[in-house]
Amino acid sequence: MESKAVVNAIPPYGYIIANEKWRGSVLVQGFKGNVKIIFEEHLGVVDFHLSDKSCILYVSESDIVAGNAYKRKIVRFRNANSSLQGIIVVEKTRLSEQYFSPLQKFVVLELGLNLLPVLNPMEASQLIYQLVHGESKENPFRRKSISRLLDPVVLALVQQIPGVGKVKALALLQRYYSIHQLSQASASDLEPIVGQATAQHIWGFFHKPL
DNA sequence: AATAATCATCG
DNA sequence: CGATGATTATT
Repeated sequence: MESKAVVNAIPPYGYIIANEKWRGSVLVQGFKGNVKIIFEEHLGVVDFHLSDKSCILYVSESDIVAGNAYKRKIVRFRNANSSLQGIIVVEKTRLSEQYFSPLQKFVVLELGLNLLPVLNPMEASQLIYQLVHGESKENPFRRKSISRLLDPVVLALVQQIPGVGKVKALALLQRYYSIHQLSQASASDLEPIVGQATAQHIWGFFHKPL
């Protein structure tokens, strides 16, 4: 909100509005190249705003390992930015690996946000930089660059559903561009794509209690 | 309903 | 990758 005036003053190429708390961090130092970085105090729970109208929440290794506090943060992040493309960047390391699946289910399935795993802040830096920089050059690439990065993750998750392997996962993603959309589909919607039995399995996966 | 083709899953 | 059991399509 307070950053609107700042945003409008920015040239038309890619920019990143970073939460003040990241100033001087390894992650921000990695934004080398043709990207404008602005530091903003009042970003709330958001860590980065990107010029393609997406915003990022960064979940570090220690955030995850510490416990479930990050869930509240993610929910606030989601509610505060429903009009923007919400992306959670999470450190998936040797230490945090075991917590990744629950987080993935929570973020992607329950909240409908995008999840990008990275190994460390440096990798996150490159990733975010590419999201912004790729978008600034030519618009048609923007969706692609995002979905290219997302596809492997989404695909892997869809294949966790019983009865869904490589072929059916791909077939599903032709019609449903995100897990969130897929989760909204009814069994009868799914049936022409994967058949009756698997359609039931998929619906059950999303709607049946744990 | 029976068979053939396709797919998921597991070692 | 190949075998096997399950699901889907074809007739």
